[in-house]
Amino acid sequence: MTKAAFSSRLLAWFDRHGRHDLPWQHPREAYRVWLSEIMLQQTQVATVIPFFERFIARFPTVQALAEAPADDVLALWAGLGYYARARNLHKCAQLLVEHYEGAFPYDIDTLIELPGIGRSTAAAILSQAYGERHAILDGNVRRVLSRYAAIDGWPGQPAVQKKLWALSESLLPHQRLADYTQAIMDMGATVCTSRKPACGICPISDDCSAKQQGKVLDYPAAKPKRAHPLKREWALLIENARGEIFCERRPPAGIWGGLWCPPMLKEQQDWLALCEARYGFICEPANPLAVVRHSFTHFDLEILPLRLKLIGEQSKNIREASDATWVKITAGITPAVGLPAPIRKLLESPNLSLDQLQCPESFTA
DNA sequence: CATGCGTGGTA
DNA sequence: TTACCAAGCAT
Repeated sequence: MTKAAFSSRLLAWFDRHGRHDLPWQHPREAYRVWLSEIMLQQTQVATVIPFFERFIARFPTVQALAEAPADDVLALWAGLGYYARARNLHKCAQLLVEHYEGAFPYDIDTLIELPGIGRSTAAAILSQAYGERHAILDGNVRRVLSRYAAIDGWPGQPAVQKKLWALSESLLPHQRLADYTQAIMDMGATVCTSRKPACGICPISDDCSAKQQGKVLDYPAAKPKRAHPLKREWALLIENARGEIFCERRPPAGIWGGLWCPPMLKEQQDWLALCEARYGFICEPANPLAVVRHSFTHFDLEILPLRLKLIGEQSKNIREASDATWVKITAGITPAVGLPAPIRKLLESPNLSLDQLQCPESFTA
């Protein structure tokens, strides 16, 4: 198959079977494309859509986003994960307003300089928003091309990555770049899927090397396995008379950077004494909640929730600094500050039945 | 350049 | 239940 045939078959397939109703396609303008591309990094379309809709409604323009408080941005991002994306997005919006009058530079090397925008995202923005001729290499394209050309080796390896980029560049058409970029991603996402590829309806299966060898599922090569450590932390859920939970802002780097969280402690200790020493809170233990297990990409976290109630009316004297606040969860309502997904679930749990379970072990220190 | 960084779905 | 997978980038 010629290179021209590759793209024309993909485009013909896209016209009939591609996705044409994604929220960022109407209108397909740079701000919306950029926002969608950042949200879609390591994240699937179905997950992104509701976040995208809420985000666009709250921040309709680059200017609106640039002017927003960082906490508002993170609050709307909460639950989507990889929070550095939100911090970079916000920073990027401010740089665009400051240096580019709120528009996106056309030059790909300039675009890549901006925070959160790498080679693939820059190419996606330029091709989708402006029809510029740039190749992308996301997970879908990686899968399609590694099968198409039977490229061995894990795509995380630089040498493999290099081959895939070269192939992606070489297959670019000269027309309909926005549609082509969407087409190859759609084909990867809906036909050339990871576990159940539908080769029978694939527009390029005739010339797919992996298919010819009967080894479609062998490509792309799997990532080398690594150990998956288990960490355990105690979450201090300090509740005041209004049923609110004490939360602090997490440091910008590391897991859940910039989000808000109840105090998390790695060691078992005298929680009541700690509360008084660190925060000036006089507490008593309340019924504990069930242990929560949360799985990250590179480790598992076991959260041991420890409920403490403030005694009497201390709310007036309570520290209310810029890095500490009280959070009340109301079902279905986005909290004002960003909470990590498992913490939000924890605070949403119908938690107050006293006979729920026994976990006195947590209090024995 | 190898590693850190989330979460929800699926088998 | 566990394991794996899914629209990358920053450092």
